Amino acid sequence: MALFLSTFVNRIDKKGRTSVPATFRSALASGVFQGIVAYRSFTGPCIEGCGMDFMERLSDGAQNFDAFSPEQDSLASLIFADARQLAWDPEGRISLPEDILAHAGITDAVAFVGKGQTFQIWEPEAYKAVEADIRARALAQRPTLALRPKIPAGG
Amino acid sequence: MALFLSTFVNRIDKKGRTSVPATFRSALASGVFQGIVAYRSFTGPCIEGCGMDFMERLSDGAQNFDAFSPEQDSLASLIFADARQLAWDPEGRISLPEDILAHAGITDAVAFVGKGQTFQIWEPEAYKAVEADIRARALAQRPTLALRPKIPAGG
DNA sequence: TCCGATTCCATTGACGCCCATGTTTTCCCA
DNA sequence: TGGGAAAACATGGGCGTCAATGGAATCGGA
Repeated sequence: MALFLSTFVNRIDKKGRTSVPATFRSALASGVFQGIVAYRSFTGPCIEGCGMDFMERLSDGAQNFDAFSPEQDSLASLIFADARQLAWDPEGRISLPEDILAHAGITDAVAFVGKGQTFQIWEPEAYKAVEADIRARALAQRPTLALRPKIPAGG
Repeated sequence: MALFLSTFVNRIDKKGRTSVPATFRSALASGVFQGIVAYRSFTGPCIEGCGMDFMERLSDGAQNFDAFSPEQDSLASLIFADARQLAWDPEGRISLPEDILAHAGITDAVAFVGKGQTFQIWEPEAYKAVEADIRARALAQRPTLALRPKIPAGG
């Protein structure tokens, strides 16, 4: 499966449209639904984004998601209730709904943040702050952390 | 899996391009994505580099609660968010983004430093300094190292 | 008919592709 | 073993394509 990597900052035009990064689009190209699925994050002022296939796996319960511990399984139902299918136009743009924008504090620009199997949508400045925080913490914990995560099933 | 070995110093041209060492390219040739994945190191002024397969395994590992502590999990997220897919052109060159270069203090030349399963990208002079430092430290610890049991496959 | 949503078209700048060149390494043969 | 040919690699520059973006045009529902 294709991964969502890197962070892209795109603008929102007067009509509320923003381009989904081309690499994200190609990562989602395999699905039938040409667009993204978005729902408000439970953990912060941001939007969770993924492909339809990810939602299907969430429905199956076949996968463990790093965002949820097993006992928080009921959160999945909240996700389904809050999730929207946002199809992109021929130019690869989507229109983010009003309440979505409000939840993330987004006004005129958005940051698409790759998370591997999923991605997040942030207000660019807000993400910059969170990122700096995590980075600082990583630096502080350097002695106790393995710098590079161990590879499971090393080949 | 092929390993990244040795250190190569290449130049950066006016368009910001630099050749990925041929041996590194052949080590990455097996993947579908013809290029490297790069992200800023948490611990020093250098760039971490790897192949897409490495990121996929990181993604698999990030989904296992057992494999990763919360700290490591947020680190993995940071890696995904900061990672860039840098495909090389027909001549085997990549263009390193501006902030990547700034993080490592790279201006007109880069050092590709093999690290086994991954590699690093340094400003050549900066790497020379840290290498000398590490080497000096190893020399200082020689008496201690000599007491360690002999390694069968040693030279 | 009016308003919103979607589609189409145009612009611009970055990026990828192509061709060319010099240098180094490898290979072949005397 | 030494020299020359040939391939591989690093490097430089021109050019076309595509992605992001803005705005006009069109479609559909109220």
